[in-house]
Amino acid sequence: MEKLYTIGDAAAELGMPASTIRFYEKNGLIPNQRRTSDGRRLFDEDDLEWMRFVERLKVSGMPIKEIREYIKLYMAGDSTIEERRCIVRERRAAIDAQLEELKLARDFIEYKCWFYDVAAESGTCDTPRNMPYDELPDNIKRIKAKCRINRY
Amino acid sequence: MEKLYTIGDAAAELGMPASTIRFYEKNGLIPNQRRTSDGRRLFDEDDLEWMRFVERLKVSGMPIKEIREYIKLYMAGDSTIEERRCIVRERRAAIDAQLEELKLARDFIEYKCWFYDVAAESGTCDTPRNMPYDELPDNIKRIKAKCRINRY
DNA sequence: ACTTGACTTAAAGCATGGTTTAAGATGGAT
DNA sequence: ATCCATCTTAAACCATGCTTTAAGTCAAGT
Repeated sequence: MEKLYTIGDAAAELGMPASTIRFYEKNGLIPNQRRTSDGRRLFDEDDLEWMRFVERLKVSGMPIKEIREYIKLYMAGDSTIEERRCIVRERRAAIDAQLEELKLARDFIEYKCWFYDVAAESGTCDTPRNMPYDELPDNIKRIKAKCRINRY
Repeated sequence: MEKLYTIGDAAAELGMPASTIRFYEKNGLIPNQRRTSDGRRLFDEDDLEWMRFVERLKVSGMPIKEIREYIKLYMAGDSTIEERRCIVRERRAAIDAQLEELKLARDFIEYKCWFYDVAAESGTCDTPRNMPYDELPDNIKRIKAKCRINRY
């Protein structure tokens, strides 16, 4: 009753090329991979869920090496719970740091968007560049202070 | 009166190795780089501000090639305002997409943190795995629904 | 029987973003 | 005077994360 996927199906399902899935398996990112009798890979729903998890870890900036390490711990069973707990907590902290950095970058770019809106309207970058502080929109005041933007 | 920095000072100020700054300059990421008479690089506050801007662009995922392209437009003057406006808007959209992705990853990891907290306390992953839906904490309910988490 | 398409492998290739090396110039301190 | 730190360059090197290639297997359809 369990639905099974070939590598092509899985690739379509996950939105990644089949070559990437092979690469992941070769690098130990997929535990207990099943095969047909003639050697073709088979994926079930749990495998797909696992790979979505791996994608999250990658988005969080975790290198493949460490993901493999995590998987080894996972396969070793309940004796490695503490280690895995430690890893996911570190990952959470890493994501939080990334989020902070990205929000700052967003503010910076938001300022640039404003800058070029004003520049486009007046035809020159001098207009936003020389605009007196108290004529700035509130969000731009805030950003300029926070991001140490002076000249540009 | 203007404070000037050697490459070493600039590197310390920006928190990156001098080799990276050289690499950036070689790749056209620093406009109008000054030199001493004997060929050493000199940086002023504006240069540092510019490089902080470049760092933001990099954090936002912008490849070096495109940053260089932007700088060329910048150096071409006011006639390229529209193009630059377009670029920063695209960058803002890219950051927003990244933020969404990262928040989703954070939720996922948050679930794992909860999972291993419970597993650690009871000594086995079966406890969080088999916990009935209505015994889950509210934030975990929400995450499990949003992230399509089933087995793990 | 034969073609087609989807799969298999190992190995090589590639894009990105730096980092390191080697050889040399310069300037200030002892 | 010479030593040391700091700078210069071009070129080689490296790590990461895939992607492509080449050669082959297999099952199903015509």
